[in-house]
Amino acid sequence: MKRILIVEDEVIIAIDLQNKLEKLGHTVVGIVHSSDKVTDKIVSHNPDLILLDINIVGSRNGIEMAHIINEKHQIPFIYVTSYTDKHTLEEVKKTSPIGYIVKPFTLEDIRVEIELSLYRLSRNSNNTFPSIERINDTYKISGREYEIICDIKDGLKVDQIASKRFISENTVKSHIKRIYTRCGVHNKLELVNKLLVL
Amino acid sequence: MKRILIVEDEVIIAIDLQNKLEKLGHTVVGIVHSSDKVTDKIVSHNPDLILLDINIVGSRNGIEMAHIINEKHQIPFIYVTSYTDKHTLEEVKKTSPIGYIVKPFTLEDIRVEIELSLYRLSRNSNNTFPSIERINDTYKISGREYEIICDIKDGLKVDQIASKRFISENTVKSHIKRIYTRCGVHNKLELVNKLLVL
DNA sequence: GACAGATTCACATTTACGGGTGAATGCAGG
DNA sequence: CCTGCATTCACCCGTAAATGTGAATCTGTC
Repeated sequence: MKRILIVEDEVIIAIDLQNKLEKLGHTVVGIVHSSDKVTDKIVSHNPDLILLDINIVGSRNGIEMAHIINEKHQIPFIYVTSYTDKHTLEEVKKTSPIGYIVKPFTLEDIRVEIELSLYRLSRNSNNTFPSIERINDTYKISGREYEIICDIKDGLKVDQIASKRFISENTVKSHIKRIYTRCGVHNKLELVNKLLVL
Repeated sequence: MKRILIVEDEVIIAIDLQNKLEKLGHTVVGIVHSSDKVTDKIVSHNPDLILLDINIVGSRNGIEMAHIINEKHQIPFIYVTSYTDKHTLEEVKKTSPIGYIVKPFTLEDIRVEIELSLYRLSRNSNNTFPSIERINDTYKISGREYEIICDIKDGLKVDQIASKRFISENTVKSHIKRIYTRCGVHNKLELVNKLLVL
């Protein structure tokens, strides 16, 4: 599960959050009550995720903290906050939070928002070519075929794949043919394109 | 604002949703009570967004409907549903919803989830391949050349690009050769790979 | 042990691509 | 007006890729 830092100045809510997170199997690595101590805690405890209230005491509000987190630490965060006016919501968008939980929240709210937000993050982080499992949700691909697919994605030519994998060029061609048939494509680029959006 | 289709079989919740959505300035283009009528409504009313309950009556549940929406219509959807067990949540992930609202929900829950989800969508969908401006930070690329690059990225072959752009295949080849020289690559896959990380 | 699927390899044909060379047109800016 | 650049087109060549057909191992499962 995840190591989570809570940034929340209302003690009751912070404790409630902590209880719920621990019930879900996460570890709360710290609770910060003021924006001034967020950076220290991030550096010393290196959390995987930050739950961030917008209206916190200290020299900066949550949105300003969010900008700092993005610039200096690149740790994903989810806002946990109450009513947000139109203007604030626009500011919120600019900070690219991975999620947003509206107070009051239930255990279920927390659970779903954290799971889905982190999942979205893992999918959207660029350059991630789908795993063999994800490809297998759509197409039936064997382990060896997946290796060949990765080589193709990396721009290797047939002869290069053959010598890298210590097999004949003809074998590589056979694999590629089967892969094309299964995925319904006719060349390398089509293949990579089709798999990239999985 | 948005044209929204509600897929929900509990009438009270559907009406409540409709009220809240309209209060937020959206248009509810239809309420569907059974999964069997979803496709029809999508085709006839062409919504911008679908709010989808997982436990709907009809021959398919919400998750199966989600897969169909992804395959046939590509309309973004947000689940609006109650407690979800671990297994269902995994299935939910595979359908790539843009958002998820846990019942019971408030006006604020709806407002924030719709706004942020649609914002995330607009961020993540378009910005995968670099713009011409971005490429020009590194390589010198003309407008026509960028068009060709996009066609190549989409997996089009030389003859397909030629007929799409109403120019000779030889001309396309000329463009491609110049592009390769400028970007220092030797085939389409290398090109796309090199530009993708810009 | 039969069977399905994965992996391996060969050979042949056709198509597409990458690279080289050359050239005409048209447009904008000094 | 001249120059640079973008855009257009042609032809040729060699290689790589895509497609077709066929087949031999080796695995794990029923």
